[in-house]
Amino acid sequence: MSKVFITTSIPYVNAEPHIGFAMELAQGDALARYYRAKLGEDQVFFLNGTDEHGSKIDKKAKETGIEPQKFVDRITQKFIDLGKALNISNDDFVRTTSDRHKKSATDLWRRCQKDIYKKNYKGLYCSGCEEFKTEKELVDGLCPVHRTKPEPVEEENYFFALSKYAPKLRELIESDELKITPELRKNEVLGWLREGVQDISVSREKLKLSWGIPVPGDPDQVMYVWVDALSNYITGAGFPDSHEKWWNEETLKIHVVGKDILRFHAIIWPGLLLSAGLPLPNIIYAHGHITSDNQKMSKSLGNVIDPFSLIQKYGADAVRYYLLAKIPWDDDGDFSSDKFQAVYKGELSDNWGNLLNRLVVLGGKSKSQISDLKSQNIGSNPELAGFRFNNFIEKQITELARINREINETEPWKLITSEPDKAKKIIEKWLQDYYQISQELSFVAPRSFEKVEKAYSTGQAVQLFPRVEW
RNA sequence: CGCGGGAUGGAGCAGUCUGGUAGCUCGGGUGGCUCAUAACCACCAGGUCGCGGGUUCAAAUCCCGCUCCCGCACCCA
Repeated sequence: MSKVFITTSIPYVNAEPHIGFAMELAQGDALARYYRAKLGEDQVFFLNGTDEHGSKIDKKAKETGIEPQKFVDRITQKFIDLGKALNISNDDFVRTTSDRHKKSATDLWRRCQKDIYKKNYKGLYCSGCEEFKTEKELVDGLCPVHRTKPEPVEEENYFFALSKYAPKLRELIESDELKITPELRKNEVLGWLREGVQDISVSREKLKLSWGIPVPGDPDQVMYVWVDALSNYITGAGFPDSHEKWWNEETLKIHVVGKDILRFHAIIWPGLLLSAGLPLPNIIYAHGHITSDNQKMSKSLGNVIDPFSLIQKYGADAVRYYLLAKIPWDDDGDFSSDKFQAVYKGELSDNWGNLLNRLVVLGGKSKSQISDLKSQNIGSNPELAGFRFNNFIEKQITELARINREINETEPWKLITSEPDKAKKIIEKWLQDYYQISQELSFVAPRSFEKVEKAYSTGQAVQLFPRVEW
């Protein structure tokens, strides 16, 4: 494997960032940091971005009386801020309203032209919302907002011949050439493919969707979300002028997405790429969702978790750690204040943090050269490479517990006076092991690892995870 | 309807493929240690493994039936 290209999905900026997207960022970032450590800094590219077009945003902006661009600028800034607050090491950030992206999406459209045709689109249109509604959105056949019956409206749109690629996609996914993980999701996608794939509408009349990228050669039509948003991944790679460096057959290309948007990433996106004659991603990893106190997060329930306040109180590392360690990698997981605090105290403060001080002090007393005990070997890591973040962290925690147990059994504080040479040797081994473990955990909690490094350099104890009052 | 996933001590999970005295983390209790962020270590309590049948010397694990929960196309990480 030569290079690795990792993306998170691009969140729609009609609402502020929440904890679920923070998890996706943390996952992508842990992968990026791991592969950088293993393959070298310049061998890895980690991409983030935002999805900024669409009638929903246009409408919301109008309601608040500001220009759509100003509106998306404001929310996008919050996503950028979240990345910074979480200490995310992304190499680039693609906004779908940027010029380079418009160019990229337009070019992708052109490359897919042979599979794009005009057809009547029938949909249920609510004139109050000024947008098409899906059957699912309706409540008793009425628009939930306006309590009116949406009109069946027909308009001419462009369609993409997705159905044509269904057999090929099935083949690629079955063989793992396009790997969908976890297995459960792969089966789900294969199930969808078996049920049959329809051609998809990829444009809207400009009158109904003005906030978007114009269809090349047809000023009356605007691209619908598929081509517009999904193409951000190749925009980030440099499409259409210089993407070959990253978007090629040799690079391991990984999309980290939520299970809710797996369908688009596993079927529509590869379909577009096949049509355009571009390489396909290698792996699509779909994570689950986070519930808050075992309930779906919703504004009306008031149980939405704000990542910013959490980070402010406990630090980015603790939040990243919880999201990667305690939300199952392949399923939904729960967040609650109690659980978070238990993990913060039990695993971070009492184990990883406290053990550092135990060892640094013992190292000092045994006259060990602590700064020389930094082991440096990042090997292959099947857990991380396989997105099993929980297992990966659990392994490290088990190792920390092992050292704690050995310390109790060995009683080095007695050995230091009775058998100083033996004590020094044992303590140095622990210090080496501890450094190794911390280095592995640095992918999850980079700032804490920096503190460990500092403690080793100076020989001074440091509070990795200070007690927090709650 | 159908398809897929799940149901294991108070909580969260592993074990099910390849049957053989039910395991881990947290929480609770008792004791130990004193190097450390009142941290660490040991031990103990606690489970009819969703329900009912069947196969077997032996079933959480295999087979049949049932109950309940969750997800399934353009809203959502």
